Amino acid sequence: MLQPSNVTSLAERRLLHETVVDQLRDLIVQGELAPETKLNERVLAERLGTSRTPLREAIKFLASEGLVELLPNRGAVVAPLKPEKMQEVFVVLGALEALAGDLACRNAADADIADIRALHYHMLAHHARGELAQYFRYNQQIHQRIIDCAGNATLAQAWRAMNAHVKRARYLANLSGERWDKAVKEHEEMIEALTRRDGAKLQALLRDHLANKLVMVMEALQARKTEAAR
Amino acid sequence: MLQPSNVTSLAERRLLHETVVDQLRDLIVQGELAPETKLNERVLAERLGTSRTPLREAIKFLASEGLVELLPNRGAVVAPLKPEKMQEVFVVLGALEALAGDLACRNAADADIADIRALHYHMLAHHARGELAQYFRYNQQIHQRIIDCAGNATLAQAWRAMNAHVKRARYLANLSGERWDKAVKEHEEMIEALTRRDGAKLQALLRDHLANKLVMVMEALQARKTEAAR
DNA sequence: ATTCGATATTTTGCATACAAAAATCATTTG
DNA sequence: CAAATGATTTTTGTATGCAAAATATCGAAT
Repeated sequence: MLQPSNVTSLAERRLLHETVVDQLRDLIVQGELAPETKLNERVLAERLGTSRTPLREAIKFLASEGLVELLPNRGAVVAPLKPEKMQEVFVVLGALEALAGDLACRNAADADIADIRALHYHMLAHHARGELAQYFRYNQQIHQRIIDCAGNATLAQAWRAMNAHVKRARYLANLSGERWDKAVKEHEEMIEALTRRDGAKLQALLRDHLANKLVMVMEALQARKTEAAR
Repeated sequence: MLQPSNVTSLAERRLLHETVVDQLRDLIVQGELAPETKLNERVLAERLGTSRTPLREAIKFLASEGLVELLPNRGAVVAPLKPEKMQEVFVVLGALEALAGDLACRNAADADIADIRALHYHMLAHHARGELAQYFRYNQQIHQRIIDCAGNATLAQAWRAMNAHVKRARYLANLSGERWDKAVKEHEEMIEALTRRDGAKLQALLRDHLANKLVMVMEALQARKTEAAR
Protein backbone atom coordinates (compact mmCIF):
# COMPACT_ATOMS: atom_id res chain seq x y z
CA MET A 1 0.00 0.00 0.00
CA LEU A 2 1.11 3.48 -0.76
CA GLN A 3 1.91 5.89 2.01
CA PRO A 4 0.08 9.06 1.09
CA SER A 5 0.83 10.81 4.37
CA ASN A 6 4.54 10.40 3.93
CA VAL A 7 5.15 12.23 0.69
CA THR A 8 6.08 15.46 2.40
CA SER A 9 8.22 14.02 5.18
CA LEU A 10 11.59 14.97 3.73
CA ALA A 11 10.64 18.21 2.06
CA GLU A 12 8.84 19.51 5.11
CA ARG A 13 11.73 19.18 7.44
CA ARG A 14 13.15 22.65 7.23
CA LEU A 15 16.14 23.82 9.10
CA LEU A 16 15.83 26.93 11.18
CA HIS A 17 18.79 28.21 9.26
CA GLU A 18 16.84 27.97 6.00
CA THR A 19 13.77 29.72 7.24
CA VAL A 20 16.02 32.45 8.56
CA VAL A 21 17.70 32.71 5.17
CA ASP A 22 14.34 33.07 3.45
CA GLN A 23 13.02 35.57 5.97
CA LEU A 24 16.13 37.66 5.81
CA ARG A 25 16.27 37.53 2.03
CA ASP A 26 12.67 38.70 1.87
CA LEU A 27 13.36 41.54 4.27
CA ILE A 28 16.21 42.70 2.05
CA VAL A 29 14.49 42.19 -1.31
CA GLN A 30 11.28 43.86 -0.13
CA GLY A 31 13.31 46.81 1.03
CA GLU A 32 12.20 46.38 4.63
CA LEU A 33 15.88 46.36 5.43
CA ALA A 34 17.16 49.24 3.34
CA PRO A 35 20.50 49.11 1.52
CA GLU A 36 23.47 49.70 3.79
CA THR A 37 21.47 48.96 6.91
CA LYS A 38 23.70 47.51 9.58
CA LEU A 39 22.62 44.03 10.60
CA ASN A 40 22.76 43.99 14.37
CA GLU A 41 22.92 40.33 15.29
CA ARG A 42 21.31 40.57 18.70
CA VAL A 43 18.41 42.71 17.46
CA LEU A 44 17.81 40.74 14.25
CA ALA A 45 18.00 37.39 16.01
CA GLU A 46 15.36 38.54 18.45
CA ARG A 47 13.20 39.89 15.63
CA LEU A 48 13.36 36.58 13.78
CA GLY A 49 12.91 34.58 16.94
CA THR A 50 16.20 32.69 17.02
CA SER A 51 19.64 32.92 18.49
CA ARG A 52 22.66 34.51 16.90
CA THR A 53 24.15 31.27 15.61
CA PRO A 54 21.59 30.39 12.91
CA LEU A 55 21.29 34.07 12.05
CA ARG A 56 25.02 34.32 11.49
CA GLU A 57 24.90 31.24 9.26
CA ALA A 58 22.10 32.82 7.27
CA ILE A 59 24.08 36.02 6.89
CA LYS A 60 27.04 34.09 5.52
CA PHE A 61 24.77 32.32 3.07
CA LEU A 62 23.30 35.58 1.80
CA ALA A 63 26.76 37.09 1.59
CA SER A 64 27.57 34.45 -1.00
CA GLU A 65 24.50 35.58 -2.95
CA GLY A 66 25.75 39.14 -2.71
CA LEU A 67 22.75 40.48 -0.82
CA VAL A 68 24.77 41.33 2.26
CA GLU A 69 28.34 42.51 2.67
CA LEU A 70 30.61 41.27 5.42
CA LEU A 71 32.76 43.84 7.19
CA PRO A 72 35.54 42.14 9.17
CA ASN A 73 35.02 42.70 12.89
CA ARG A 74 32.20 45.06 12.10
CA GLY A 75 29.47 42.63 11.22
CA ALA A 76 27.42 42.84 8.06
CA VAL A 77 25.34 45.36 6.18
CA VAL A 78 22.64 45.05 3.54
CA ALA A 79 24.48 45.32 0.23
CA PRO A 80 24.38 48.88 -1.11
CA LEU A 81 22.23 49.46 -4.18
CA LYS A 82 24.77 51.08 -6.45
CA PRO A 83 24.06 52.02 -10.06
CA GLU A 84 27.31 50.39 -11.17
CA LYS A 85 26.33 47.13 -9.51
CA MET A 86 22.91 47.31 -11.16
CA GLN A 87 24.50 47.73 -14.56
CA GLU A 88 26.66 44.71 -13.97
CA VAL A 89 23.77 42.60 -12.75
CA PHE A 90 21.63 43.49 -15.75
CA VAL A 91 24.37 42.55 -18.17
CA VAL A 92 24.73 39.13 -16.58
CA LEU A 93 21.00 38.69 -16.21
CA GLY A 94 20.63 39.54 -19.90
CA ALA A 95 22.97 36.74 -20.86
CA LEU A 96 21.22 34.27 -18.55
CA GLU A 97 17.72 35.14 -19.72
CA ALA A 98 18.76 35.08 -23.35
CA LEU A 99 20.18 31.61 -22.83
CA ALA A 100 17.06 30.53 -20.98
CA GLY A 101 14.84 31.88 -23.75
CA ASP A 102 16.72 29.95 -26.37
CA LEU A 103 16.60 26.74 -24.35
CA ALA A 104 12.95 27.24 -23.48
CA CYS A 105 12.05 27.42 -27.16
CA ARG A 106 13.60 24.00 -27.62
CA ASN A 107 12.54 22.30 -24.41
CA ALA A 108 9.25 23.75 -23.27
CA ALA A 109 6.21 21.52 -23.46
CA ASP A 110 3.22 22.94 -25.30
CA ALA A 111 1.38 22.97 -22.00
CA ASP A 112 4.11 25.12 -20.47
CA ILE A 113 3.81 27.65 -23.24
CA ALA A 114 0.06 27.67 -22.81
CA ASP A 115 0.55 28.35 -19.09
CA ILE A 116 2.90 31.21 -19.76
CA ARG A 117 0.44 32.62 -22.28
CA ALA A 118 -2.27 32.46 -19.62
CA LEU A 119 -0.02 34.32 -17.18
CA HIS A 120 0.58 36.86 -19.92
CA TYR A 121 -3.15 37.55 -20.26
CA HIS A 122 -3.49 37.93 -16.51
CA MET A 123 -0.68 40.44 -16.69
CA LEU A 124 -2.40 42.30 -19.52
CA ALA A 125 -5.54 42.54 -17.44
CA HIS A 126 -3.70 44.05 -14.49
CA HIS A 127 -1.90 46.43 -16.81
CA ALA A 128 -5.23 47.54 -18.24
CA ARG A 129 -6.49 48.27 -14.74
CA GLY A 130 -3.28 49.99 -13.76
CA GLU A 131 -2.67 47.53 -10.93
CA LEU A 132 1.07 47.82 -10.61
CA ALA A 133 1.72 45.38 -7.80
CA GLN A 134 -0.21 42.54 -9.42
CA TYR A 135 1.28 43.39 -12.78
CA PHE A 136 4.72 42.91 -11.27
CA ARG A 137 3.71 39.62 -9.70
CA TYR A 138 2.63 38.11 -13.02
CA ASN A 139 5.58 39.68 -14.79
CA GLN A 140 7.94 37.95 -12.38
CA GLN A 141 6.06 34.69 -12.74
CA ILE A 142 6.37 34.80 -16.51
CA HIS A 143 10.10 35.36 -16.40
CA GLN A 144 10.43 32.65 -13.76
CA ARG A 145 8.46 30.19 -15.88
CA ILE A 146 10.58 30.87 -18.94
CA ILE A 147 13.67 30.13 -16.88
CA ASP A 148 12.11 26.94 -15.55
CA CYS A 149 11.22 25.81 -19.07
CA ALA A 150 14.88 25.93 -20.00
CA GLY A 151 15.20 22.78 -17.91
CA ASN A 152 18.49 23.75 -16.35
CA ALA A 153 18.40 23.94 -12.56
CA THR A 154 21.88 25.43 -12.36
CA LEU A 155 20.85 28.21 -14.71
CA ALA A 156 17.69 28.74 -12.67
CA GLN A 157 19.65 29.13 -9.47
CA ALA A 158 22.12 31.59 -10.97
CA TRP A 159 19.20 33.53 -12.38
CA ARG A 160 17.42 33.67 -9.03
CA ALA A 161 20.49 35.10 -7.34
CA MET A 162 20.87 37.83 -9.96
CA ASN A 163 17.17 38.51 -10.07
CA ALA A 164 17.08 39.11 -6.32
CA HIS A 165 19.15 42.24 -6.89
CA VAL A 166 16.77 43.43 -9.58
CA LYS A 167 13.71 42.78 -7.45
CA ARG A 168 15.28 44.90 -4.78
CA ALA A 169 15.42 47.85 -7.17
CA ARG A 170 11.93 47.23 -8.47
CA TYR A 171 10.02 48.80 -5.64
CA LEU A 172 11.50 52.17 -6.46
CA ALA A 173 10.77 51.99 -10.20
CA ASN A 174 7.72 54.17 -10.73
CA LEU A 175 6.61 52.99 -14.14
CA SER A 176 5.46 55.92 -16.21
CA GLY A 177 2.51 55.09 -18.45
CA GLU A 178 4.58 55.29 -21.58
CA ARG A 179 7.34 53.00 -20.38
CA TRP A 180 4.84 50.60 -18.96
CA ASP A 181 3.05 50.31 -22.29
CA LYS A 182 6.33 49.67 -23.98
CA ALA A 183 7.25 46.91 -21.56
CA VAL A 184 3.90 45.24 -22.14
CA LYS A 185 4.37 45.44 -25.87
CA GLU A 186 7.76 43.78 -25.52
CA HIS A 187 6.15 41.00 -23.54
CA GLU A 188 3.61 40.59 -26.29
CA GLU A 189 6.39 39.98 -28.79
CA MET A 190 8.18 37.63 -26.42
CA ILE A 191 5.11 35.44 -26.04
CA GLU A 192 4.75 35.39 -29.79
CA ALA A 193 8.34 34.32 -30.32
CA LEU A 194 8.04 31.64 -27.65
CA THR A 195 4.88 30.30 -29.27
CA ARG A 196 6.64 30.13 -32.62
CA ARG A 197 9.58 28.58 -30.73
CA ASP A 198 11.84 31.11 -32.38
CA GLY A 199 14.78 30.90 -30.00
CA ALA A 200 16.98 33.46 -31.72
CA LYS A 201 14.18 36.02 -31.74
CA LEU A 202 13.18 35.41 -28.12
CA GLN A 203 16.79 35.72 -27.11
CA ALA A 204 17.09 39.12 -28.75
CA LEU A 205 13.77 40.31 -27.33
CA LEU A 206 14.74 39.33 -23.80
CA ARG A 207 18.01 41.19 -24.15
CA ASP A 208 16.25 44.35 -25.29
CA HIS A 209 13.59 43.99 -22.65
CA LEU A 210 16.19 43.81 -19.92
CA ALA A 211 18.14 46.70 -21.38
CA ASN A 212 14.99 48.83 -21.17
CA LYS A 213 14.33 47.65 -17.66
CA LEU A 214 17.84 48.73 -16.76
CA VAL A 215 17.20 52.21 -18.10
CA MET A 216 14.14 52.51 -15.89
CA VAL A 217 15.97 51.30 -12.83
CA MET A 218 18.84 53.67 -13.47
CA GLU A 219 16.48 56.61 -13.78
CA ALA A 220 14.82 55.61 -10.55
CA LEU A 221 18.16 55.32 -8.79
CA GLN A 222 19.19 58.69 -10.15
CA ALA A 223 15.92 60.20 -8.91
CA ARG A 224 16.42 58.68 -5.49
CA LYS A 225 19.92 60.04 -5.36
CA THR A 226 18.94 63.63 -6.21
CA GLU A 227 16.09 63.34 -3.73
CA ALA A 228 18.49 62.25 -1.02
CA ALA A 229 20.82 65.14 -1.84
CA ARG A 230 18.26 67.91 -1.30
CA MET B 1 51.07 63.38 7.75
CA LEU B 2 50.23 60.32 5.73
CA GLN B 3 50.12 56.94 7.34
CA PRO B 4 51.96 54.67 4.95
CA SER B 5 51.86 51.67 7.24
CA ASN B 6 48.09 51.73 7.31
CA VAL B 7 47.28 51.09 3.69
CA THR B 8 46.89 47.35 4.15
CA SER B 9 45.11 47.45 7.48
CA LEU B 10 41.65 46.81 6.14
CA ALA B 11 42.46 44.36 3.40
CA GLU B 12 44.71 42.26 5.57
CA ARG B 13 42.22 41.64 8.30
CA ARG B 14 40.78 38.29 7.34
CA LEU B 15 38.09 36.52 9.20
CA LEU B 16 38.73 32.98 10.30
CA HIS B 17 35.52 32.11 8.57
CA GLU B 18 36.95 33.30 5.25
CA THR B 19 40.15 31.35 5.48
CA VAL B 20 38.07 28.30 6.32
CA VAL B 21 35.91 28.92 3.25
CA ASP B 22 39.02 29.08 1.08
CA GLN B 23 40.61 26.01 2.63
CA LEU B 24 37.45 23.99 2.36
CA ARG B 25 36.79 25.11 -1.20
CA ASP B 26 40.29 24.07 -2.14
CA LEU B 27 39.88 20.68 -0.50
CA ILE B 28 36.72 20.11 -2.52
CA VAL B 29 37.97 21.50 -5.82
CA GLN B 30 41.26 19.62 -5.61
CA GLY B 31 39.34 16.44 -4.99
CA GLU B 32 40.96 15.94 -1.60
CA LEU B 33 37.43 15.70 -0.31
CA ALA B 34 35.79 13.45 -2.88
CA PRO B 35 32.25 14.02 -4.13
CA GLU B 36 29.62 12.81 -1.70
CA THR B 37 32.05 12.73 1.20
CA LYS B 38 30.25 13.39 4.43
CA LEU B 39 31.55 16.50 6.16
CA ASN B 40 31.98 15.54 9.80
CA GLU B 41 32.06 18.82 11.65
CA ARG B 42 34.14 17.71 14.60
CA VAL B 43 36.76 16.02 12.45
CA LEU B 44 36.92 18.77 9.82
CA ALA B 45 37.09 21.54 12.40
CA GLU B 46 40.03 19.82 14.05
CA ARG B 47 41.72 19.28 10.69
CA LEU B 48 41.37 22.96 9.84
CA GLY B 49 42.34 24.06 13.31
CA THR B 50 39.15 25.81 14.33
CA SER B 51 35.95 25.16 16.17
CA ARG B 52 32.68 24.03 14.67
CA THR B 53 31.14 27.50 14.52
CA PRO B 54 33.29 29.07 11.79
CA LEU B 55 33.35 25.75 9.96
CA ARG B 56 29.58 25.61 9.89
CA GLU B 57 29.46 29.17 8.60
CA ALA B 58 31.89 28.21 5.85
CA ILE B 59 29.78 25.19 4.95
CA LYS B 60 26.70 27.38 4.58
CA PHE B 61 28.66 29.76 2.38
CA LEU B 62 29.83 26.97 0.10
CA ALA B 63 26.35 25.51 0.00
CA SER B 64 25.25 28.71 -1.66
CA GLU B 65 27.98 28.19 -4.26
CA GLY B 66 26.70 24.67 -4.80
CA LEU B 67 29.89 22.92 -3.75
CA VAL B 68 28.29 21.25 -0.75
CA GLU B 69 24.80 19.97 -0.17
CA LEU B 70 22.96 20.42 3.10
CA LEU B 71 21.01 17.44 4.41
CA PRO B 72 18.56 18.49 7.13
CA ASN B 73 19.62 17.06 10.47
CA ARG B 74 22.25 15.01 8.70
CA GLY B 75 24.89 17.59 8.11
CA ALA B 76 26.45 18.26 4.75
CA VAL B 77 28.19 16.34 1.98
CA VAL B 78 30.50 17.38 -0.81
CA ALA B 79 28.20 17.95 -3.79
CA PRO B 80 28.05 14.88 -6.02
CA LEU B 81 29.73 15.14 -9.41
CA LYS B 82 26.86 14.12 -11.65
CA PRO B 83 27.08 14.19 -15.44
CA GLU B 84 23.73 16.02 -15.65
CA LYS B 85 24.98 18.71 -13.32
CA MET B 86 28.15 19.05 -15.40
CA GLN B 87 26.11 19.52 -18.55
CA GLU B 88 24.10 22.25 -16.87
CA VAL B 89 27.18 23.98 -15.54
CA PHE B 90 28.87 23.99 -18.92
CA VAL B 91 25.84 25.49 -20.61
CA VAL B 92 25.76 28.35 -18.12
CA LEU B 93 29.52 28.74 -18.18
CA GLY B 94 29.36 28.92 -21.97
CA ALA B 95 26.96 31.85 -21.81
CA LEU B 96 29.06 33.61 -19.19
CA GLU B 97 32.35 33.17 -21.01
CA ALA B 98 30.83 34.18 -24.31
CA LEU B 99 29.56 37.35 -22.70
CA ALA B 100 32.93 37.96 -21.08
CA GLY B 101 34.73 37.44 -24.38
CA ASP B 102 32.54 39.95 -26.09
CA LEU B 103 33.00 42.51 -23.32
CA ALA B 104 36.73 41.87 -23.12
CA CYS B 105 37.12 42.69 -26.81
CA ARG B 106 35.61 46.09 -26.13
CA ASN B 107 37.09 46.89 -22.75
CA ALA B 108 40.49 45.25 -22.49
CA ALA B 109 43.52 47.50 -22.46
CA ASP B 110 46.19 46.68 -25.01
CA ALA B 111 48.47 45.81 -22.11
CA ASP B 112 45.93 43.26 -20.85
CA ILE B 113 45.80 41.58 -24.21
CA ALA B 114 49.58 41.50 -24.32
CA ASP B 115 49.59 39.86 -20.88
CA ILE B 116 47.12 37.23 -21.98
CA ARG B 117 49.18 36.59 -25.07
CA ALA B 118 52.23 36.08 -22.87
CA LEU B 119 50.31 33.59 -20.74
CA HIS B 120 49.30 31.86 -23.94
CA TYR B 121 52.94 31.35 -24.95
CA HIS B 122 53.77 29.99 -21.53
CA MET B 123 50.92 27.57 -21.98
CA LEU B 124 52.19 26.55 -25.41
CA ALA B 125 55.59 25.83 -23.90
CA HIS B 126 54.13 23.54 -21.26
CA HIS B 127 51.99 21.84 -23.88
CA ALA B 128 55.07 21.21 -25.98
CA ARG B 129 56.78 19.60 -22.99
CA GLY B 130 53.68 17.63 -22.07
CA GLU B 131 53.52 19.23 -18.64
CA LEU B 132 49.84 18.81 -17.94
CA ALA B 133 49.62 20.40 -14.51
CA GLN B 134 51.37 23.58 -15.56
CA TYR B 135 49.42 23.65 -18.79
CA PHE B 136 46.22 23.65 -16.75
CA ARG B 137 47.51 26.40 -14.52
CA TYR B 138 48.16 28.77 -17.42
CA ASN B 139 44.98 27.68 -19.14
CA GLN B 140 42.99 28.67 -16.07
CA GLN B 141 44.86 31.94 -15.79
CA ILE B 142 44.05 32.83 -19.38
CA HIS B 143 40.36 32.21 -18.92
CA GLN B 144 40.45 34.10 -15.65
CA ARG B 145 42.15 37.06 -17.27
CA ILE B 146 39.61 37.20 -20.09
CA ILE B 147 36.84 37.30 -17.51
CA ASP B 148 38.64 40.04 -15.62
CA CYS B 149 39.05 42.09 -18.78
CA ALA B 150 35.30 42.16 -19.20
CA GLY B 151 35.35 44.62 -16.32
CA ASN B 152 32.25 43.22 -14.64
CA ALA B 153 32.87 42.04 -11.08
CA THR B 154 29.42 40.47 -10.82
CA LEU B 155 30.07 38.45 -13.94
CA ALA B 156 33.46 37.45 -12.59
CA GLN B 157 31.97 36.17 -9.37
CA ALA B 158 29.27 34.16 -11.11
CA TRP B 159 31.92 32.72 -13.38
CA ARG B 160 34.15 31.73 -10.49
CA ALA B 161 31.31 29.84 -8.83
CA MET B 162 30.53 27.90 -12.01
CA ASN B 163 34.17 27.35 -12.80
CA ALA B 164 34.75 25.76 -9.40
CA HIS B 165 32.57 22.88 -10.50
CA VAL B 166 34.53 22.47 -13.71
CA LYS B 167 37.86 22.61 -11.92
CA ARG B 168 36.63 19.81 -9.72
CA ALA B 169 36.09 17.60 -12.75
CA ARG B 170 39.38 18.61 -14.31
CA TYR B 171 41.62 16.35 -12.29
CA LEU B 172 39.97 13.30 -13.80
CA ALA B 173 40.18 14.51 -17.38
CA ASN B 174 43.07 12.57 -18.90
CA LEU B 175 43.76 14.66 -21.95
CA SER B 176 44.57 12.42 -24.87
CA GLY B 177 47.21 13.88 -27.16
CA GLU B 178 44.74 14.50 -29.92
CA ARG B 179 42.19 16.32 -27.80
CA TRP B 180 44.93 18.29 -26.13
CA ASP B 181 46.26 19.48 -29.47
CA LYS B 182 42.78 20.51 -30.49
CA ALA B 183 42.26 22.50 -27.29
CA VAL B 184 45.55 24.30 -27.86
CA LYS B 185 44.56 25.11 -31.41
CA GLU B 186 41.28 26.56 -30.19
CA HIS B 187 43.21 28.73 -27.76
CA GLU B 188 45.36 29.91 -30.62
CA GLU B 189 42.28 31.14 -32.47
CA MET B 190 40.87 32.72 -29.34
CA ILE B 191 43.98 34.78 -28.80
CA GLU B 192 43.86 35.85 -32.41
CA ALA B 193 40.23 36.96 -32.16
CA LEU B 194 40.95 38.83 -28.94
CA THR B 195 43.90 40.62 -30.53
CA ARG B 196 41.69 41.64 -33.44
CA ARG B 197 39.05 42.57 -30.86
CA ASP B 198 36.55 40.53 -32.80
CA GLY B 199 33.98 40.05 -30.06
CA ALA B 200 31.51 38.01 -32.11
CA LYS B 201 34.23 35.61 -33.17
CA LEU B 202 35.72 35.23 -29.70
CA GLN B 203 32.27 34.59 -28.32
CA ALA B 204 31.70 31.76 -30.78
CA LEU B 205 35.15 30.29 -30.16
CA LEU B 206 34.68 30.27 -26.41
CA ARG B 207 31.36 28.51 -26.80
CA ASP B 208 32.89 25.81 -28.99
CA HIS B 209 35.89 25.49 -26.73
CA LEU B 210 33.68 24.88 -23.71
CA ALA B 211 31.50 22.46 -25.64
CA ASN B 212 34.60 20.41 -26.43
CA LYS B 213 35.76 20.62 -22.84
CA LEU B 214 32.38 19.28 -21.80
CA VAL B 215 32.76 16.29 -24.10
CA MET B 216 36.09 15.48 -22.49
CA VAL B 217 34.71 15.77 -18.98
CA MET B 218 31.73 13.62 -19.85
CA GLU B 219 33.96 10.92 -21.26
CA ALA B 220 36.07 11.03 -18.13
CA LEU B 221 32.99 10.78 -15.93
CA GLN B 222 31.75 7.89 -18.01
CA ALA B 223 35.10 6.16 -17.66
CA ARG B 224 35.11 6.68 -13.91
CA LYS B 225 31.61 5.29 -13.69
CA THR B 226 32.40 2.08 -15.57
CA GLU B 227 35.55 1.75 -13.51
CA ALA B 228 33.56 2.04 -10.31
CA ALA B 229 31.08 -0.53 -11.59
CA ARG B 230 33.59 -3.33 -12.07
C1' DA C 1 32.85 75.10 20.80
C1' DT C 2 35.59 71.57 19.03
C1' DT C 3 38.88 68.14 19.30
C1' DC C 4 41.29 64.85 21.61
C1' DG C 5 41.67 61.10 24.82
C1' DA C 6 40.51 57.92 28.37
C1' DT C 7 36.92 54.93 29.93
C1' DA C 8 32.62 52.43 29.66
C1' DT C 9 29.46 49.98 26.80
C1' DT C 10 28.20 47.41 22.99
C1' DT C 11 29.00 44.21 19.39
C1' DT C 12 31.31 40.97 17.04
C1' DG C 13 33.95 36.50 16.47
C1' DC C 14 34.94 32.24 18.18
C1' DA C 15 34.50 28.44 21.48
C1' DT C 16 31.88 25.62 24.18
C1' DA C 17 27.63 23.50 26.23
C1' DC C 18 23.47 21.12 25.84
C1' DA C 19 19.39 18.96 23.84
C1' DA C 20 17.47 16.48 20.00
C1' DA C 21 18.05 13.70 16.16
C1' DA C 22 20.53 10.09 13.69
C1' DA C 23 23.58 6.28 13.45
C1' DT C 24 25.56 2.32 15.45
C1' DC C 25 25.66 -1.78 17.80
C1' DA C 26 24.17 -5.60 20.51
C1' DT C 27 20.57 -8.52 21.56
C1' DT C 28 16.59 -10.98 20.81
C1' DT C 29 13.20 -13.27 18.14
C1' DG C 30 11.08 -15.57 14.42
C1' DC D 1 20.70 -16.79 10.06
C1' DA D 2 18.16 -12.57 8.98
C1' DA D 3 15.33 -9.10 10.63
C1' DA D 4 13.66 -6.38 14.22
C1' DT D 5 14.03 -4.04 18.45
C1' DG D 6 16.04 -1.33 21.84
C1' DA D 7 20.01 0.71 24.22
C1' DT D 8 24.23 3.36 23.45
C1' DT D 9 27.05 6.42 21.09
C1' DT D 10 27.80 9.86 17.84
C1' DT D 11 26.55 13.88 15.40
C1' DT D 12 24.00 17.64 14.44
C1' DG D 13 21.43 22.06 15.50
C1' DT D 14 20.89 25.75 18.50
C1' DA D 15 21.91 28.52 22.50
C1' DT D 16 25.00 30.61 25.46
C1' DG D 17 29.57 32.27 27.30
C1' DC D 18 33.69 34.88 26.88
C1' DA D 19 37.46 37.60 25.05
C1' DA D 20 38.76 41.01 21.68
C1' DA D 21 37.53 44.58 18.77
C1' DA D 22 34.73 48.46 17.77
C1' DT D 23 31.74 52.10 19.20
C1' DA D 24 29.80 55.38 22.26
C1' DT D 25 30.24 58.37 26.25
C1' DC D 26 32.06 61.75 28.92
C1' DG D 27 35.28 65.09 30.38
C1' DA D 28 39.37 67.95 29.81
C1' DA D 29 42.17 71.00 27.20
C1' DT D 30 43.05 74.15 23.58
